[in-house]
Amino acid sequence: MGEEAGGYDFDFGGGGYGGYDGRVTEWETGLPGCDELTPLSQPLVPPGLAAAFRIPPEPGRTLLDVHRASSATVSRLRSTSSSPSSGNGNATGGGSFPSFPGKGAAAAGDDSSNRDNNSAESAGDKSAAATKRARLVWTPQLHKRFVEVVAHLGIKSAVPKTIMQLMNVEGLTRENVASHLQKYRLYVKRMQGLSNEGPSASDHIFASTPVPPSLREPQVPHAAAMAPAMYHHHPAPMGGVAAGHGGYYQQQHSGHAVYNGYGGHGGGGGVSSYPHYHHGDQ
DNA sequence: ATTAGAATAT
DNA sequence: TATATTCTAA
Repeated sequence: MGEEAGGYDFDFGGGGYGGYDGRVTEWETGLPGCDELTPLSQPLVPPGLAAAFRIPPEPGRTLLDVHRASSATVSRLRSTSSSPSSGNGNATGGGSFPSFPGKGAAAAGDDSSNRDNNSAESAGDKSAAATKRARLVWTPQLHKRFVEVVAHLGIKSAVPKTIMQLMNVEGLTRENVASHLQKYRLYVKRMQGLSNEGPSASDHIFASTPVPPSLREPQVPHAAAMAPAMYHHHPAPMGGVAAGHGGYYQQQHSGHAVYNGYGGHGGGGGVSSYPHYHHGDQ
């Protein structure tokens, strides 16, 4: 099923990058297409109907909420059924959540990551005693995910915490994202100056994923398009996808509907990616 | 109290 | 250079 439908589709399989890793097409036959699926962020009972039956309206769920919920589920699963010694099935498909030190070489297609985690730390250990984390390495896969999220958030709301949550990569911290974001913004700015193509060689990682059009400029609205604003205003509180980017409330017909990382992608489930870390010193 | 963002440190 | 950490202001 074509996930990369429009321009930027969240390819949140996380694993889909390489192409087909362990994808069993038989499992997919007869399943609805991605664009026929209703996003999780959308209430099952339409608001009108809900009102008619006095059903308390479901609180608006943003993509963010959905992701939070799924993370919660995953971590609950992890703590409940954690069978540490036996190693977690770190399947090729990537749908695995090896606990922390899961260094099991991540396999092919999925983006893999490893962290060096010095002291053995079980998943539930909250007494993190200032153990220094290994340096995160921004792989192209990780960066791609980052860019997708930033693009979908729009410049306004693309702030570290939100980005981090949406990326939903285990072990990724807000600081990691903040630092990367700082550099990325610089990169984007530097490149608009040189409107001509030409990611310089130094920009390894940033050049690995093209900067989405929505981020390329402050997206200054056309004066012409803006002028008649006094006539109608859009009552749409959050409905539509604003010009360049914007709402993550997805309209079914408008492009991407599948946001959750679960779908039947061969790749990893929503949470299956781990950042790469770099063995450090100290 | 939190956290975004710039500045600075490694 | 890439990422982390610190600092200041929202």
